[in-house]
Amino acid sequence: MPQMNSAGEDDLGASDEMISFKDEGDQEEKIRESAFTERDLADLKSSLVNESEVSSHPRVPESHPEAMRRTQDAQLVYQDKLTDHMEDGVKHQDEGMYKGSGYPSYPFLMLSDPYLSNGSVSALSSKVPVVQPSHGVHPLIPYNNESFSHGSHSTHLPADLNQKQGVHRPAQTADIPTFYPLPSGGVGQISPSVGWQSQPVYPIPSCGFRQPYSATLSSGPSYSRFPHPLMLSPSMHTTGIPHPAIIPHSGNKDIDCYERNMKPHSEPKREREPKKPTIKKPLNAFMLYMKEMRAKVIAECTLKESAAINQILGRRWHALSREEQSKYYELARKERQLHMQLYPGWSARDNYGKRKRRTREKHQDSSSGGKRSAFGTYKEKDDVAAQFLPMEVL
DNA sequence: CTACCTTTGAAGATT
DNA sequence: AATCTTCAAAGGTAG
Repeated sequence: MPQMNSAGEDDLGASDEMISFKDEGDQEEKIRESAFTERDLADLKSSLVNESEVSSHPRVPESHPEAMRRTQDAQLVYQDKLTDHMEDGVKHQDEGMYKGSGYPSYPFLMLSDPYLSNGSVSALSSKVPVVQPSHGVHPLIPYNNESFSHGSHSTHLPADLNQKQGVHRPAQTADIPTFYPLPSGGVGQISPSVGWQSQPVYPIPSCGFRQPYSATLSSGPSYSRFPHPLMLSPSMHTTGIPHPAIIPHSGNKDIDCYERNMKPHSEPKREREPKKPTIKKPLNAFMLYMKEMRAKVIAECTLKESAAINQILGRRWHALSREEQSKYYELARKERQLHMQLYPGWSARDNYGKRKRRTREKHQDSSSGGKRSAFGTYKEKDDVAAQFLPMEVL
């Protein structure tokens, strides 16, 4: 179990996180209290790209008090975790701040309360097409309608979420193989629950269940790109439901998804291309956050452009309290853990080059100055945005 | 049709 | 060891 050891610190985004908190600095606390939407909207409307705090306000070094505070707090949060990561990375997840909030390991048993709580979805109800949190909602994330984007507490969910099942239990070989096309060698290590747990995490883009964004998406059971294996037709899981991280590789990432499995009726002409599937990277904390919050932001801002949404999300991310962020870091840690278990031999490098990246050039251009700036061709826009920034953002 | 944009974080690659 | 690069999501946009 590589990297389990360092997961604790690592999860808190030690390096980058600390840096990123810098730009927010003192205002963070204030910002956190207030609603972002108005300002976000205003910002975005004045300029699509006015969030360039990063570019115009280079990230402050880690000496910043806020960063230090976060780090220290984070350490507190994970202090007991750190003690036993070697043994069991998630053993204590139902403790401390995670108590109750639990990460419903979506699996068999926990097809997530989120869904069940709604009353309309049963974990074993195969009539539900595909029950997965829409974008937005990561099954591992405490499914709280109020979310915790604005400082609201969300840490208390039905106690039933105790997720011992989500814990890695190396010994079980069980039936995983029947559910996931797992790489040889890794199968035997994965417990069914683990497999399920990770399942929803890897969304299935545009698989036909997508629904328009709406504010309700985040509260109701969102059906869309996250098919829960259990929800699929009985025949499917036995044929080896691909892990959501596995994307058939044929060029179009959106179309390819798992539609062959999920939408047998559609795309009749599409030939089955026996190309080896792509196992995608596990989502990091911020990605998980984005998935959960995107729909909400879109609903609030009536924006759909992801680039703009992501800017807002990026700012909100910084404004999150440490506890709130910690949840996502923890989720991300679990994701990585699960991913490792499911795909022992997988490496991020495997996907290198799958995107044709011209961005590389841009990064090289901009990398000379700041840490990260992908504006590239949008430089003009960025410059314009810079005019709004000083007062708007700060 | 497809890369890009935009965000943060993780991890691989490079220096 | 430090720095750089790539890729995760996502949906509008531009070429």
